[in-house]
Amino acid sequence: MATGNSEATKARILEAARDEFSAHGIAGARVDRIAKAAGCNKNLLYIYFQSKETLFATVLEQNLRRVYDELRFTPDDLPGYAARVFDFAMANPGLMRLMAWAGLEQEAGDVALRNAAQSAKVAAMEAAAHDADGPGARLAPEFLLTAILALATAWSAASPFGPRLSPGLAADPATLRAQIADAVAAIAAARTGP
Amino acid sequence: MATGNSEATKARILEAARDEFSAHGIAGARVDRIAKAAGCNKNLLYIYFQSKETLFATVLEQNLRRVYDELRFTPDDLPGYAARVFDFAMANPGLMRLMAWAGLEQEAGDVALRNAAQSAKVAAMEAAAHDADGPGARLAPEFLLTAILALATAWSAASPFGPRLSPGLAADPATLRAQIADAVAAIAAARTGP
DNA sequence: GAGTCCTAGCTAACTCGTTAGTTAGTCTAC
DNA sequence: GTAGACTAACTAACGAGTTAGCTAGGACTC
Repeated sequence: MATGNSEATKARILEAARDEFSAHGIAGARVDRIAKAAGCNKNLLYIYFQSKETLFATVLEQNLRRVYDELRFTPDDLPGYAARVFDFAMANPGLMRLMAWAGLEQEAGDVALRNAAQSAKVAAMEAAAHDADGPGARLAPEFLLTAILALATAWSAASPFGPRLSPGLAADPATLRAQIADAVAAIAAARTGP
Repeated sequence: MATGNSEATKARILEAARDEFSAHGIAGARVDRIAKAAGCNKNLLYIYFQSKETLFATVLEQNLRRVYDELRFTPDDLPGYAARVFDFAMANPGLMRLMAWAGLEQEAGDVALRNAAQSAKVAAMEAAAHDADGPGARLAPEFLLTAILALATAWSAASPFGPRLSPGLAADPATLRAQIADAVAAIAAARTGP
């Protein structure tokens, strides 16, 4: 056999690292705690991953990939997309925190991957919205996309607004999702200009 | 004279601490760096503020107070309010990061202050929106308020979306502010239900 | 089929720079 | 000569990263 059970150990480390980084960020995370939670020796972290930093980068990339895999973008159903993003964000609070930490603690990160995904979505939205334009243009796709993401994640664990300010709303995800979808529909139909 | 120039030193420490915490968070901040930036001895930090944690809490409270002081809430002009929040967020990237760090690193923080502000705004919105309701109710004020904040700050330095994904938009604040105002107007006018 | 070597997977214990927090004392003005 | 503002130097612990070595089992030799 090629690998023995080292792959299982790696997986356990990545899982423990995800939890630790999600809870404490890069600077606050403790390598010893990760090793203990993974039930293995600290040195293995340095054998399998080179440093705390690269371990974080690995965890982040692995989890970002999950986002892109699980969230299909539907340019012709933006409210539905927002609802799915909302569900995903509520179902994965740890992942949302991880992304927030990365945004604060890392300079740039893997801009390439994210920019490609962004451009693809913008292009798809432009293609889907070539129907008639009345007086005043629609809001720009690039703007609309960010607005959708901001709205859909405003009640996630990583947001300073939603869950902290109105815990009552966050406790009722179904109506919250409906309200987000309604709001996105309103923005998508909105026209700018006089 | 009562105080000598210790007040000036305290102010320099708070300023240096704001910058350090804003850049690195609580766990990543270094007390020695703060002292050096403030041009004073490290021990003074512990004399004037008790610990790193309470220094952070002091910095946060002082700056949150600025937010509440400088941002007048206008329930009858929500797009205008959103535009002002946007301007404030763009003008104070360090403060936005500070709030983001606080949300991630602290358990609860000063819930009382924020909850009071939130309730006051919700009540003001309800009072301002007692005109006729057509078929389908308006979106709940509590929801609308969080949505506005999420939209208005989506391009701030602390957001994982706006500035990182579409730096082009962030470079043109005037149209961005207009788009945010339009979007908020659309949501505020939106009705929910069938 | 016993002895020896080798490798993958793993661990205990260590190093050493860093860091929050402290102590003891200096200096200046009144 | 005392009190307020401040400093240099210290301490104790922590924490990332390292070293040296253990153990099980396969394989190869005779």
